[in-house]
Parts: sequence; structure tokens; C-alpha cells
Amino acid sequence: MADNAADVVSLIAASLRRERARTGLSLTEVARRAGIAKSTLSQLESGTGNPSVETLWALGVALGVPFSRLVDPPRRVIQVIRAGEGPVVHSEQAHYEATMLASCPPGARRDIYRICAQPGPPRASQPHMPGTLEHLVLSTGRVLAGPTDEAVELWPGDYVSYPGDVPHIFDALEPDTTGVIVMEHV
Amino acid sequence: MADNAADVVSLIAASLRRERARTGLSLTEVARRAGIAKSTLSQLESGTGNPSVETLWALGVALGVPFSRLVDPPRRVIQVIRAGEGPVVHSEQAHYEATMLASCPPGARRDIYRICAQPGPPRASQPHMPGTLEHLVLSTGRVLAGPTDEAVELWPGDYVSYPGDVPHIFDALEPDTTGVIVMEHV
DNA sequence: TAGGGCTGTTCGTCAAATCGAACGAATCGT
DNA sequence: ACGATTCGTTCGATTTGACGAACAGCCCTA
Repeated sequence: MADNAADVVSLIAASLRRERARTGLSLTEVARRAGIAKSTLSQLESGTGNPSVETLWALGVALGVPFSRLVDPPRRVIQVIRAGEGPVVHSEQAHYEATMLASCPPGARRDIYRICAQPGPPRASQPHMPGTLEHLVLSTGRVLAGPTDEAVELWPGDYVSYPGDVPHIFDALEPDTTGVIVMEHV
Repeated sequence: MADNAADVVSLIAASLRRERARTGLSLTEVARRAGIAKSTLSQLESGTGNPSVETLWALGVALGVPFSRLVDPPRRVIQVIRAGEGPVVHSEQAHYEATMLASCPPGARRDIYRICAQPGPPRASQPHMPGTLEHLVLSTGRVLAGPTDEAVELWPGDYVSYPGDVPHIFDALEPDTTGVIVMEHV
């Protein structure tokens, strides 16, 4: 994502050109489908202007891409983090390790963690950013997880999702309890 | 997400009110931080107007929320899918099961799957939507996964991410190879 | 009660985004 | 070779978003 608002227009310009090239449509045709003047689209693709959300939205629909795709630069890389590697966050209550696998890059909306915990005092998390949604898939062991007052017991392969902006726990019931957590910033 | 461009402004209006209520800031203060006139913000929150991306961007920064948060409505539920449950997709080459855990709801940008595969002929996936990014965390077993021509061998706990819009494989090397896949529609 | 500070709204003005038409260039078919 | 069609760009005219000031309402204090 751009660091400041001034870069957004040029970023959008590049996105519009890229997406239109992908569809193979002409500038005239995209403008017609979006219901905007082709002169407007021409200026936007050249980096001149500052489109309104309605204009940009119509273009997103015409190009068949989600809205956010036009304001976020593409990124495509192959990255491997081995079981022992990666930045690790230790819980204050110990017996709990979270390895950040895919941090929320600028403009994205999810973090992915690998969790490894041992039985002991329940690991309590403070609420995260409002609107956060957590997904948990248990790999091995057994765990009591979810909102503090309505936690669910999970076995290997089980899945649970719950709001992340309320107090919640991750309480390992067996040694070497591991899982994957997707923290989604809705 | 809004179905048509006309709803976007009212959706943004609601988002602006919601996010500002969350921060507890006053309209005047948010306008000051965003560097825009408070009259502009007042009109935007009332659903009048059609902000430019620069304006909306500045507001996103001032409110401390990602840009996309302002155009997507919130959602929050608790859902559990047990190891045996959920909609299952069988591969045409068999020996490969994918359970959809969290399908991409309107406006969201990721699917979450539980994978269980057996050794056999490599499971080849056709490219998905352009811009798709796949994250894979291996739970048990061993697998050769990634873009077809640059696949990586993974052991339990290993993580890999790769573009999903190119041909890629998931080739189990041990029985009962399980993992979690996050398909992200960037 | 009068004052100051804050809230959010509404007004007129100016700059800018959008539009529609005309333009030169390139391609295609007759 | 010539018109016909499409391409993307540039131009002036119009619409509209953004701004700043003035506004009424609220709370607290002197």
C-alpha cells in the first residue's frame, strides 16, 4: 500500500493499467462497461486525477476485480518458513509459542500464526483490533479455545472461528498441542 | 460488500461513523488528523457526497484502520466445524480431500481449507483467480507443494506461500498427510 | 446568567473531477 | 487507395467534491 495519500493515485493508475491488460479489454470498452467517460479513464490510467469511490467502484466491477485490488499493489513471492524458523512470540504465561508465518503486509487483512502450546495455566489473550476475526485449525493435541466464556474443546482437525476483539483463551490440554491461527482484520 | 455503486456511499457513511465511534474521537478531531475540512467529514458521515480516494485514504489513516475496512461491512460469528464435518471436495485424482472451513463471504478475500491427502499421483491444481495467494501450513505427514516447477518439500510445522494463479501441486509423500491452506484473493 | 469551549451542521465559494465532442493514429476490408 | 472502424488522447463545459466561515446546541465555569 502506498505510504501517503499522494502515491495512491499513481498506484491506482498502475493497477488500472495492469488489470485492464489482464482482461484484454480496450480502454473504450472498460469505460463503457463502467459507465464512465473514456476520457476520465484515460486520465486515471495516466496518473492524473483523484477518482471518487463511485468511479473506482464501477471500474472494479467492470474489470471483475475486488475493489481493494485496485488500491493494493500486487505481490507474489514464494516463501518458506521451516518448523523451527521464523519470528516467535512467547506468551507471558510461557508454555505458549506463536510463530508469525505471514504478517499482515501493508493493505492486507490477515496474519497467519503457527501455534505450539503445552498444558498449564490458560493462555488468555486480550482483545485485538475491533472487527478482528480469528480462525483456528488444530493440528495435534487437544485444546480449549474461543471466547473466554464460550470456549470450545477441539481435537486434531477441528476448526473454530470467533471474534478476536473480545477476551479469548487458548488452553492446551495435551503436550505439544499445535495449530494454525488466521487472524483476520475484517 | 455493496452490490452496486450507489450503495457504496451509504456504506462508507456507516463505516465512518462506526470507526469513529470506536476510537471515541470527535468529528472535528478526526477531520483535523486527516487533514480535511470537518464539513466534508460531516457530509460523508451523513451519506451525502462521494469522497475521492485521497480523502478516504486520509480518513483511513486517521482512524487507524485499513482502507478496505471502510468499504466492507463487519461481520462476527462463532462457528465450529469438527474434523469429520464440513463440505468436502474430493480431488479427481482421489487420495485428496479438501474441507472448506471458512468460505469467502461477500467482500472477504480468503478461503480456509483443511487438507488430507494420501501418497499417489501428484495432485495438480489449475491456476485460480489472478492475484490469488496460497498459504500452506503442514500439520502431519510430508508433502511436496508449491508452483509445479518450483515445489518445496515440507515437514510438519513447515509453512510455504506461493502465487495461486499459476499451476501448482500438492503431492503427499506420506500417508495421512494433513495441513491447512489459506487461499487469499488479493 | 453571561461567557468560553466544545460539539456537529449548513451555507457560499473555489478548485477539480467528470463529461461529451473532436482529434490524430492505427488497423481492417472493400 | 479509400472510407470505415477502432484505438487512446486532448480540449472546453458542466457538475460536484472540498474548503472555510458562520451557525445552533450542549456542557461547564466564573
